[in-house]
Amino acid sequence: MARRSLKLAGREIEEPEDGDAAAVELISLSDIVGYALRRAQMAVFEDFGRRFAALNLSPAQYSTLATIGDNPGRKQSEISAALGIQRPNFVVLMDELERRGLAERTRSGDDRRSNALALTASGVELLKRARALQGEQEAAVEAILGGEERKTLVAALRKLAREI
Amino acid sequence: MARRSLKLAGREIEEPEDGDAAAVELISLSDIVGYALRRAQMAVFEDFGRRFAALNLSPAQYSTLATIGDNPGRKQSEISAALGIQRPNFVVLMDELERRGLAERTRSGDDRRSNALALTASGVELLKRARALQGEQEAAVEAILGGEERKTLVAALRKLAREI
DNA sequence: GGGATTTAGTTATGAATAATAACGAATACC
DNA sequence: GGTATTCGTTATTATTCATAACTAAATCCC
Repeated sequence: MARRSLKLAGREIEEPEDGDAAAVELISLSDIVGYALRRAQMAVFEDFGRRFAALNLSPAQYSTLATIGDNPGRKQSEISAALGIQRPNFVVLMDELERRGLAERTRSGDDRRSNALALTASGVELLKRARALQGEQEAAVEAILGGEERKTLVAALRKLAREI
Repeated sequence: MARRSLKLAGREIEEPEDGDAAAVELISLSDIVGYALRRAQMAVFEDFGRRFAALNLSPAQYSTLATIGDNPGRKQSEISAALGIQRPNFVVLMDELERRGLAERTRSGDDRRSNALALTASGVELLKRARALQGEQEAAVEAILGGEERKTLVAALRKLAREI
């Protein structure tokens, strides 16, 4: 049977048949780095959400705990800047970590404007468990891409973030 | 001079010296795909924002115009599903594109619940200019990574988004 | 044929994330 | 010593994303 034609926006176009129904094509987007980045990030963060549901940690909270763990005693503004989080938003993030007893702010001795950040004992312990979960996600990625290409991917992403 | 020690969260740690000030280390995050993805996506979207400022198009608006252009006459829900955008959110996105005269909804003949989407003439024209800008961003990425690795990156991202 | 179910688009609303302005306290500058 | 700057904070707004519920139309199915 003939395709039905449809007048849209002043132009005649072919109306898609039923057989096409499942196949909306993203041809213009399929080769675009920005779009592929967004879809991949959404998928990986959803996976993160499932894995970390038991620990009740968001990606931002995990990255904060890990960075404080790597750099104990650093100023709040140094940690937030390293993570690319705006200072006002980092305040509420720290409020929550402190409320949960995972991290602490201490008024710094040599500059009493600033807070030195550190993990509490239970923060250290939670971070350990979180690192294990994170390792599982990394292993899952490696199972999909292979170890070599996973490394290549991370390197490319870092270069892109740095240089664009 | 000796390092000053600082008592934080019940443990003695070395207080970072001034020389360390610029060097908060993200060692725990530096090899994590999810974190690298996020930073790269932020950077690429910021670059997108600068390039598309004159056209006043967000990434979501651009991807919508491009997908309607590739699939004229398709149902609103088909386009939104293909883009991974929730239906309620897609409604306001389309409201704005329609308000600006770039796209149109037409009540479909064979199913009068659904909207068939199409670009207007000025939508087609704007999309053409947008594609040119997008091409420039892609060229910028290629200048950083090289053509081969850009292709590899997109392929890895798509695979990851699909399989994780 | 007609009532129950499902689907498409919409509205309203809420949660989460991110960006900006402005303030007090402490420090640095000169 | 007075001005300017920095750190953390509050308040506020914008943006993005997710959920529930409604209407109109189509489908199911007996």
